[in-house]
Amino acid sequence: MTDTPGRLLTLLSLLQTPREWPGSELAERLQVSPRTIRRDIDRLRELGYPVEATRGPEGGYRLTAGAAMPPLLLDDEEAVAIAVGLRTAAGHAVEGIEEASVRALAKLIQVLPSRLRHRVAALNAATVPVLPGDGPRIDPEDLAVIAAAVAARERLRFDYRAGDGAETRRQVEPHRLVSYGRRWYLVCYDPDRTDWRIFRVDRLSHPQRTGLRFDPRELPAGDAAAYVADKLAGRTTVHRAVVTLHAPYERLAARLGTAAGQLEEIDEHRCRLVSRADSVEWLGARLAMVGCEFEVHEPPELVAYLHELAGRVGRSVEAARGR
Amino acid sequence: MTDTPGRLLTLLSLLQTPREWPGSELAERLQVSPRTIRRDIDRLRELGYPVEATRGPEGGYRLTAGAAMPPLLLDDEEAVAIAVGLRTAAGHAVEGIEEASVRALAKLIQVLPSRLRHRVAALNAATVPVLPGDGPRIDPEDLAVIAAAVAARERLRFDYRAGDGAETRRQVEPHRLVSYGRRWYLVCYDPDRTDWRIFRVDRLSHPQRTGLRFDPRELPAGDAAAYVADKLAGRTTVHRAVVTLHAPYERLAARLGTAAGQLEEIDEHRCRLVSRADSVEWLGARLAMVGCEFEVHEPPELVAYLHELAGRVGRSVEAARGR
DNA sequence: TCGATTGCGGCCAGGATCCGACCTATACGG
DNA sequence: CCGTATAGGTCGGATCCTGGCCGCAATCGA
Repeated sequence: MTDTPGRLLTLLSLLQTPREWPGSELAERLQVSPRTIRRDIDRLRELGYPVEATRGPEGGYRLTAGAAMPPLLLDDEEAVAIAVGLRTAAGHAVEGIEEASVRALAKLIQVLPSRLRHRVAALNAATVPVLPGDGPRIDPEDLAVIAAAVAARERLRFDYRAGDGAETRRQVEPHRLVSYGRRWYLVCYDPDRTDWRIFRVDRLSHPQRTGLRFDPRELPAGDAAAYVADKLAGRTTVHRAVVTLHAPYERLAARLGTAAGQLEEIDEHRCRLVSRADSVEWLGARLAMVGCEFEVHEPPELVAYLHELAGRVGRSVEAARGR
Repeated sequence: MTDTPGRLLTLLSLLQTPREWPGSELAERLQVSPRTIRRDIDRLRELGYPVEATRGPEGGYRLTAGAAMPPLLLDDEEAVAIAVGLRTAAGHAVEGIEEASVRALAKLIQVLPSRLRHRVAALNAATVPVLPGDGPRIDPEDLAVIAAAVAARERLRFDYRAGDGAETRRQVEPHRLVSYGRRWYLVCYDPDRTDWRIFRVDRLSHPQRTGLRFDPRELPAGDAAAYVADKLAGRTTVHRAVVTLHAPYERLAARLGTAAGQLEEIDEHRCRLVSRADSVEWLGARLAMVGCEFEVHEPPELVAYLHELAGRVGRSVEAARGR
């Protein structure tokens, strides 16, 4: 069996392990002569993979960071870990990379062996929703299907539940998937209505690729993200919370991160936080988690929610405290 | 330039795109004849990558799910998304895959171009801690460094802050990284003390690979995870919460997931939940998030914490409610 | 300072392999 | 029914790959 390309792939995967491989060990492992290993290393370098070598005893080869990403060779467990990690990130765990997460997830799912797919699904079922009151959940798997259809330029079929509750079945030309204000939107051209439409992904179910290719038309507005922002301006309710937190600035900055909102120092014991989100539950949970005394100034909905939360939590311990 | 193995790698990356590639297009792109493309596809199939083909017009090749993971070819943004996703997962977002996440992260970081590394760091700084009171945070990057040292069989140097506050500088032979009870532990042999030691990763700072290789010795206890569990038995305080939740079983099951603990139905309006965690803050936050009325029976620490929480949240809205 | 170990690259010869060209079969859509 | 796509066979010639040999350079430890 003299399978050169296969050997190169194996070599690449071995070198990806964070350790050094002496040429002799690689030769034995791949059942070829050390000379061939040297030649293979040369080949990899010519292909642009930065293989570094240290000479002398205890020396060896390893793959280092270069200009471009080498192909990642993963074992089963690592692939599952990445899939699960992406599924959480594709929600709104980290702002700014939602779209890339979904693309990567689509790529991964396409080639993920089915036995691993089951493990991913099982692990995901066991995952705790991080925040309450987050509105209808979307399945990251659905997002991946949509992203794949966008990339493949295939028509997409799905059921849509409009704002007034009417259910319709649609078949559209998906153009782009946009994450905006903690929600996902699909920008697409609807051939039945002969016009561009924006669908909320959380109101869409059973997306299916049809296999029907289409020639992508040009979006009138140029950029899809701007298009969504423009169309939705004023239609989404955003809650703006203004809070005084009784804790030093450094502690809060470390605690909240930069995504929480604008944090300003009032004096050495207090800070003012302005935070925006689309649900008061989310705002409330964040505040309750900070762990210091605080005062809420706005909005009234948040005050009402926190009042209710305090009552609920207070009642939960009354019996145990013997009152 | 007739570089067969390189062409195969390129082909693999092209086929990973979620779209179909007609043989003629591939031939033109790779500067070979269509016949060679067919042969290459054959080769890939022999290597175990399931290339599927649809015949007829609009047909083409694409890579589907098979028995093994093919090498993943990622663009910059996708690589960053995966790194960020893994960093969160390597915390304790999902139980059961922490170790695999760290391994995958170590592998990724090793080959991640430096310009992307900066983006990952920047995004991570903006990440919001998901849960409060989680004790000292661990930098997933540190975990990756440790995992790399374990895989490379290199000695590891770090500063350690013992339970009594004493700071020491250590150099050890890292053996394995174990995740146990929502904490990370490093099992290693300490040559200075000539004995096996377990270090808590959250108390360890500035881990550095030394480049000094060592021959791994055999752990007396066989399995590292069992060793940690054995040594730590009784030393970690585990809080066991018993709670009655006033909501139907189905709603709670969907809300809590399976990892929350044992959930039993009392009647159609109430359930009993037994949940374990190492911090009452964590338990308390989870309960407050459920969004229904509940009663806490045990433990007293949790009752005290929730009482404090209710007071804090209640006080935060007093001014706003004009009382 | 010296020796051992490891990577680096050139050379050569034999043999396996790859490529392109040509052909036919088959499946799918219009 | 035709055009286009994949699928696969065969063949000859060019190419490339492998393994063995060599001397050289770098590095580490004794």
